[in-house]
Amino acid sequence: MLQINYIRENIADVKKRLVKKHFKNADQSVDLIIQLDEQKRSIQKQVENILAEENDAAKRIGELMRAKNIAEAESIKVLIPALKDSRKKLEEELQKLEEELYNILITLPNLPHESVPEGRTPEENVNVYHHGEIPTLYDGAIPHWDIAAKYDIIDFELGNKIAGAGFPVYKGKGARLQRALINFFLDEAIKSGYKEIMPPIVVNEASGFGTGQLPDKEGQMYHIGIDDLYLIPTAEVPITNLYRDVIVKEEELPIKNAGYTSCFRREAGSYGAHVRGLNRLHQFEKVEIVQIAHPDKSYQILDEMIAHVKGLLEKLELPYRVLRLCGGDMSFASALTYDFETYCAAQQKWLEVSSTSNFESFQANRLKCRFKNKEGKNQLVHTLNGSAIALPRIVATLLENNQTPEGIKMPKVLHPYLGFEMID
RNA sequence: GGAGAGGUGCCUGAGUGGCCGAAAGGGACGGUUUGCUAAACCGUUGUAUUCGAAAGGGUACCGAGGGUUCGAAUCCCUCCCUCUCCGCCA
Repeated sequence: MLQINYIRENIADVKKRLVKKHFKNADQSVDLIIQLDEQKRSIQKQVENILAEENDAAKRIGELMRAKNIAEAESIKVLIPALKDSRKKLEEELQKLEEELYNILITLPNLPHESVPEGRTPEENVNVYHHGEIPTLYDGAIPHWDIAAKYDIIDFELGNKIAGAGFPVYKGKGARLQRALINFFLDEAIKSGYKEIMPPIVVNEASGFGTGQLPDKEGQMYHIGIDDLYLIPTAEVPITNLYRDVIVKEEELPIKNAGYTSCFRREAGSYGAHVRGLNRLHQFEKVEIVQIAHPDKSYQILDEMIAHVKGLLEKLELPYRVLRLCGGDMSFASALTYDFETYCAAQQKWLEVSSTSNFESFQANRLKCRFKNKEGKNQLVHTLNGSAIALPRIVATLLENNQTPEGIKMPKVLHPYLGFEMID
């Protein structure tokens, strides 16, 4: 959520940046916010003045009662109903204004960083880095869903039977590969200074709100109605919410946490070839890195997180590229996002395996996560997170790119984790 | 699932109608003392919002929301949450 103070003082800038993010009606929304905010503050002032009078009267009555001066106390008492009456009316109006203001305010997305490219669609994302060669496969190379069946390592049919589409069953070396990747990613995160967190994989509504999934993406999360809990779509939600309503010490920043969790996404509206095999699932495994940062340092930290993810992909020997997302393709809460895509050689497609973002103070404002700055004032922190990394598309790429007539070769770095070198 | 207890500031914990934004202790921070450490002593120590150049002032907040009252942390109602015991279970 954007801070009203910032909007008030930077009207033109806010409008311009909302337009860059392709937010509809940026002009009207901001104008309305400013107008509602002015009305609200004016009425609030009136209400508070009346309250001050009432408080003062009550105090005097108390003093008079103690002095047994009943008559004078009573004479003040009769003045109060009129004050109360006019206050009640103003308060109703105030409440309406506050609600209206809030309802518009939470629909505003975060403002894009100045380095965010103009653009509306994924095609307009800017390729900022690439690494590795696109492999040439032998004749008879097949997509990963066929490989999965051939070696009996991932069973989509069985998943259908016991849960539904998008919930695959990993078997044998397929399951061991999952475990190996999780451990590898966690160990690498720890080496980079992250503290490992194992959070709950369900969260309450307040947490969903804190990181921006609610109310915006209500339909994208699985909801457990009987207990009113949500299955997490990413570990970002519980791990960032650890700091909800917390005032951290400035010298503790940056706070670096990482965690592995299963992630659950309803993916309502997805269908067709995009969802074939591991390309898009309802449940998948992911290691997430999360940082709580000083506002002055957050972009430097974003770069550090980018470097961490690059390192992972390079150790896995995967060809990848890094995209800076354009204004129209960024998520609601993000100020700057880099997507990582690996090249999946049999499908001949780039697949997103990580998304790493700086949310600046957008989430922090919802979370009320602050630190006491040098002037002794509480100031919102910046929050950042990145996938490091989500497993399914990494597995898809490994299977497709490393296939040989003899079997699937595993990258060296995973050998100690796997206990084998080849899926055959 | 059954029964009970409770939600107060960074923590413990007092507070049953006005003098309570809130005792006391602890912690933290600053100072005095000290060769250093410790101890002792003194002081400071909530958030939000608004007015103000500042000093300072107003308003709200004792789980949430309503109500009674001139006045509510305190009384009443509703909801939420936590804890303990019993049962069941990993």
